[in-house]
Amino acid sequence: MALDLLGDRRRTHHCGELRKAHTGQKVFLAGWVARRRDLGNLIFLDLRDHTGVVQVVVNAESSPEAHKKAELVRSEFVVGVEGEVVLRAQGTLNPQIATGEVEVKASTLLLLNEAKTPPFPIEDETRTSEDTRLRYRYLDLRRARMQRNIRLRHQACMETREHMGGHGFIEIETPFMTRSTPEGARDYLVPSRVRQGHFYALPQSPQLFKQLFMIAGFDRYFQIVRCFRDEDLRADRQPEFTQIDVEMAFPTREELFEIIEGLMQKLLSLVDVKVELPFARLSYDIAMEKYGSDKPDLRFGLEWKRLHLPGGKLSAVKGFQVTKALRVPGAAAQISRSQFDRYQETLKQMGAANSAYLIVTDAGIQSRMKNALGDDGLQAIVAATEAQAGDLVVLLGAELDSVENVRALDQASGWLRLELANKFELIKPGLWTFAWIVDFPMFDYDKNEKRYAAMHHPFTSPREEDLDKLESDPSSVKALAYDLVLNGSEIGGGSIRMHRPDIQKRVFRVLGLSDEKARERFGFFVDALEYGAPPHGGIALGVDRIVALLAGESSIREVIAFPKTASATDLMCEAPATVDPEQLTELGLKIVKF
RNA sequence: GGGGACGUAGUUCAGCUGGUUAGAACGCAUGCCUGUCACGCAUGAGGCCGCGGGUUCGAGUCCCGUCGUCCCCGCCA
Repeated sequence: MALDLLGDRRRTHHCGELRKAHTGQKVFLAGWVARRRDLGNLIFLDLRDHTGVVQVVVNAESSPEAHKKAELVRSEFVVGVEGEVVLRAQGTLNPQIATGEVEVKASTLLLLNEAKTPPFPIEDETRTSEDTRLRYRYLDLRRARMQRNIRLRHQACMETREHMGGHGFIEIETPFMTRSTPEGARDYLVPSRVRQGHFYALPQSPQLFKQLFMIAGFDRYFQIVRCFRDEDLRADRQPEFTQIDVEMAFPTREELFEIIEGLMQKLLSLVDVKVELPFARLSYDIAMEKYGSDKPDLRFGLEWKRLHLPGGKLSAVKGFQVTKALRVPGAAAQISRSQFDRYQETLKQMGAANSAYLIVTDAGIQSRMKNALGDDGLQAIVAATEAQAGDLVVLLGAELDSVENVRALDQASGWLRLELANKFELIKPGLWTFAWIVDFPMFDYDKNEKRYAAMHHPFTSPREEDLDKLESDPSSVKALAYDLVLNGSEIGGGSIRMHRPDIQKRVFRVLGLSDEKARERFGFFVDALEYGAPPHGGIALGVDRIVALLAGESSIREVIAFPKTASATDLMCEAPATVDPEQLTELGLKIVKF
């Protein structure tokens, strides 16, 4: 097929911007053919670019050459159109598209490129499976919805740079080729050619570098930066993801919160949402108890309550030594035995020792617990949860009042809370509910490795008042760490750091990092702390998650141009892939097959 | 690492209790058509039923394995 050259023609307009006011203007448009409607001597082309679609008319009588070419055109051909914007005749308007009052009467048609039939239609509403979309991501990205998502992401980044810059933060790049650190996620490794047997690691976050900026006197730093973690994926987790990384010297937690709240307010305004400041604050302990989650969705009620029945009545029942109760208003008629049995299965897997429910009716209380607890026992539960007729009350229990059991119980309760909220459609659209979760525990006991691990990361400062319990009772030490939660999604987390080397060393010791090991891994950093580290702290915000929420997408893959699948592969370029043996030899590597 | 769902035409799907030539819609190709906009009408092409093995006279359908996609748990400081 003979193709035309663009030459020195410039686009005068974008397709989606033409309106009645442009009538009579000579224009030159270029884009992709979304559709061709061939009526014989009259051919309509829907011409599309990222701004939208406009109808082009090609008439065999008035422009025979253009018409000849239009007969050859197919979907997704790239064409240029020279013509005049004309008002559509009465009765031929198309109110469904923004440009529907006008059309472009083509005088010249340029065939700039042909295109194979795409594997799926380039339409906003796609029913195409995700793997097909990912294999042809460049076509998927041509769809209006993906254009909108990726452009929204760009706006969010622009807004962030403006906001942070306005508060005196400067963007500084940090290395991608760095060293592996103990603790935390599995590292992606990069073998060194010039030092065989040695490896770089891709950063899980620029944590240490940003702290070094504070020591270096760069007061306020931020960076929109890629991070890498070699862990299993989820709808909201990719092996490489983007953070707004922030650190400031001489911080108060409140000052940092204000800066970030202001940023979130601006980001939400990109989708015309107004948010009220300041955000709610909630301690970790209360979040776990009431919502069973450290990222509670506060768009709806449903709060769990610890339940103690007089006389230890409940704790006499197997699996209810510790009990939480949840009242679901008006749900009595909507729960079924079989439905609850299904919940029970998962709850058991998550570590809840027992679960039950009761429904309150005008005629009385119904529950399989009636025999075990008696009427007065059930009454006591109803009284404690303030349940009314028509309400459902769910009970969840653990066997022993141990930290581990209660945590499993909390986790199960959090899962069930979300299940019930979904089932009873308690989450009203249009709500944007933020919360800061504060006072996280400093350490988490890892029962497999029989040691404490940093819950946030090993550079987080303990609360000053807990310092003397660091060695004697690590579990009770709270950290100056915080998470930012939006609609049940963790969208950020950070902490005030340790700036004193003596405390940092003590924390390393609690984590089971010997002085030698700590020196080996973090020597440069511990050294740096000794040269006048200012008090400092910061936060990292998840760009992918935030933009996904703004875009109303349930997977972050929808806001990442080239995401990976759940097994961390790229279906388009087929990474990861094998490499030439010579490449391995250069690196001093040998593949051991299992 | 564990659990669940799915895999049939280019795409989205149907295909019953195993039984003759595997269907539909959209898309695609060819022809006709001057006011369509999901154009219409006519004709037509298009299938390794993910892959491998097994059971059976016979497998898209049953069994085992494997690969891939998605979701959840573990994991993700």
